[in-house]
Amino acid sequence: MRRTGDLKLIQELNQFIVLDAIRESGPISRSAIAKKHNLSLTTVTSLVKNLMEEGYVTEAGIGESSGGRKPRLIKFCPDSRYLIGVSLRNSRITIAEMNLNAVVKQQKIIPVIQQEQVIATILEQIERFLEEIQNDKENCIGISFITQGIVNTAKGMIHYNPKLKLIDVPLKKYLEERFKLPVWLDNDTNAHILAEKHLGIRPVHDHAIYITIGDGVGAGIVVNGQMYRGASGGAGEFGHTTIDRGGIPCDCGNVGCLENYVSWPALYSRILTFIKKGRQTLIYSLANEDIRSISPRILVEAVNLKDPFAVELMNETASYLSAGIVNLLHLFNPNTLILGGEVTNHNPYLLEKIEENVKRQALKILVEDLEIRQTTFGDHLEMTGAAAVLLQDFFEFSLIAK
Amino acid sequence: MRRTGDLKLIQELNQFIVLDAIRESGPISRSAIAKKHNLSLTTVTSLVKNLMEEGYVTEAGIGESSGGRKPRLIKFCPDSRYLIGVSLRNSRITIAEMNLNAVVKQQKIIPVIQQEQVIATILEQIERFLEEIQNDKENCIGISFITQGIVNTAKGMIHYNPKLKLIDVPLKKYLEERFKLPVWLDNDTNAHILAEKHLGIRPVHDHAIYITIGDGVGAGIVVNGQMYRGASGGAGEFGHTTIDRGGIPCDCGNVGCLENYVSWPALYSRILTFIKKGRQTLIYSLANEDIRSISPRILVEAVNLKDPFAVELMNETASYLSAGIVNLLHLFNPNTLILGGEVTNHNPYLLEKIEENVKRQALKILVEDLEIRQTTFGDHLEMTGAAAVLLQDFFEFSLIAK
DNA sequence: TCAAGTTAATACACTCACTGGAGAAAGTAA
DNA sequence: TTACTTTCTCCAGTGAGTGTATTAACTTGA
Repeated sequence: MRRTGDLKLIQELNQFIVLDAIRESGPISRSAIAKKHNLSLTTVTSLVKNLMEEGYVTEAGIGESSGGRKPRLIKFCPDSRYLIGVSLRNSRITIAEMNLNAVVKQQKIIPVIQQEQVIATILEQIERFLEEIQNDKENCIGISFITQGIVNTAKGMIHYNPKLKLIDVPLKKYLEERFKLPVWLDNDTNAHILAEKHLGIRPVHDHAIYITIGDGVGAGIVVNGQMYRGASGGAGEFGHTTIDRGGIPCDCGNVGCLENYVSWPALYSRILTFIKKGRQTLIYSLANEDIRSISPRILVEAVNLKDPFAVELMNETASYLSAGIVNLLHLFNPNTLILGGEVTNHNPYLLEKIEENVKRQALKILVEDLEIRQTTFGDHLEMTGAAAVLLQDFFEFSLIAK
Repeated sequence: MRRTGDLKLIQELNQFIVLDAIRESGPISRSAIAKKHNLSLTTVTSLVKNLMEEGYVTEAGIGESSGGRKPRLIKFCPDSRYLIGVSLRNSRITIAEMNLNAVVKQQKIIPVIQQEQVIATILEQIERFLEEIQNDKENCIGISFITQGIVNTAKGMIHYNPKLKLIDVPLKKYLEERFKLPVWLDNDTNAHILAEKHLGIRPVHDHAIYITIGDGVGAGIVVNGQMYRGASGGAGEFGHTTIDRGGIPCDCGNVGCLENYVSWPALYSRILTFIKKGRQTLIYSLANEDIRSISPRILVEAVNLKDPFAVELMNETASYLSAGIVNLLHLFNPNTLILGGEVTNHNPYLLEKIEENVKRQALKILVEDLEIRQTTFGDHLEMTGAAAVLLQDFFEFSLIAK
């Protein structure tokens, strides 16, 4: 349902604009905000007063004079509230307390032992975590839950998660009822691109695609500046796009799916075949001749050491992946393409090859202004993603009534 | 630049809501609008008065009583203003005067003879058309221009049109300067999906894709309820997505592009090869044994008459096209897929085959609620599209300052 | 050193769009 | 005919933003 216009709406809209200005450009003076956004100084003063009373912003000393009275600067207070991020990935639950800048304050990682009771375990662990952090629940703006698989954000349901055998679980409802807090629920790839967009070091444009290559292959999509999830939360199933009509049949029912060529399990199986033939590769020695120890990290290390087999594997991977990426570009015409996941991290050779292929194969106008790069996040990627999902919604004005 | 909140903004927003209610649900009473949208009756009365003064709505008699005073109904006046639609397609310019419901009042089709002077011809022909229709320019809300190729809507430029050799033409500027009217510029496929969304007989959901198969293969995309054009207007280049890594090289630099398998030129060339081998097909006889007369319409006719070769050709086309469509579904997860263009029109067999293939190959959750259908528009599709581009923007409230 | 000019922030009267209540107008139902 | 509904308008009241006057604080240059 759409909101109608009234005085509350004006104030709310302007308050969002002022808070945004302080978050993005703070410390900043009242008069600078007024000039930048065409608001009267009076209005800005009054809104800043409100924001101060709620604790979101505070005075931050005196600025430099530009020929008159020195400005009193206002800054954002990221620690005035906190939020809880939860990530469910494979068989591991991560719970963290973060501030309004997505900085992790406390974190806890719990392995899931009994798969049948995942949901019960999650609820119990969050409960315990909330008790442990001993922070006033009044100051908690909500819980953000991210997980693999297909998630229906609108309905607040985990639609389909094959690994944990979750089908149509109304998790948002469960969490809201138990903890009496607002809850956000989203897919992890989506969360990652939101993190890049809102919290990344380098700015992300209005049309960005984030590709992860790990156990599976997925894509997070930002279009028109918004997250795009599709009709039932299944958008970005990049791993199941066909690049070869005559290719390998896939479990999903389709043929020649990208995932069967470039995901880690696919690469691993090819490495094994090679080793079993008795042929030489650094990958084997880096893993101490134990095939179970071969990991994406070792593969990447071998590539960086220019092991011929590893390099050849990357060439092929780049070739397959580029075909998929070119399709993406032709359909979405993004201006930023971000590569993440274990296979691509710290792997400049792969990135370079992909860029080379893509720029040759795609329509020129679509790659002219395209930037291809790796993710800027390190360790806390998961939690940063969870925070981004919540924060981008929390700090954005919307005409849709909630 | 984002708009700030003030009293004008509330009124404008509410006025849009009221006008929308009258357009969508009219004739309707003031009190029904108030109840439906949670506005006070006083506000509705006042806004309706404004709208009446501007001529957009008018009283439309007395409605049925529901136990009290009979309501005075308000209806939308589509003829209170007019707009000019222009379509540039292959070597033909179509210009039309339409009302606010996209009903064509007057139309003119002009062949373009000298390709070098396309732009000059367009400007001249619009000038002449405006004189001929003898309608007060005051009542013209703008000109909507649609064309093939890649169009940058934000910059108002035809970015790339290979057939007419247009590169980076600032057409919007040209038109605005010459006619002193607001101008909209968009790609024709985009226009078609907007027509389906806003003016179609059956409703289109918030995530829809429109595929046209004709001389080329293109896709118009609506996501989150908005038109999606991409970073530089090149989104939806569906024809240049790879479905076969080992396939036919394409002019675009890529390999195995869909367009080389299912576009009309591709089909035509296969029909010619077949006929030249001296083999029998209804297509040849329906074209009076003149290969130059073979058209998409004749092919479709042969399919409907169950000509074995034509049917086999459709089976193959469906197979290629389905692979491309499955990719689209996996990336966009739409809830409506609309097929248009000369090859698919009046061709239920092709539609059925595609639906069959797609439902088998795509992830189940992505096709569960998917509706695949043909376009609902007939003759005036081009002009309706042009009108849709303008009208959807004209009647939509936006927080972005213009 | 001090007056003139600038910039920053606040105080207050004013404007304007929405709201709610009073009341008129025009029906229905018993 | 009376009681009750529903539709619509009029009018005073509310509140958020605006412009102007005012105060505060600083820079510049004579």
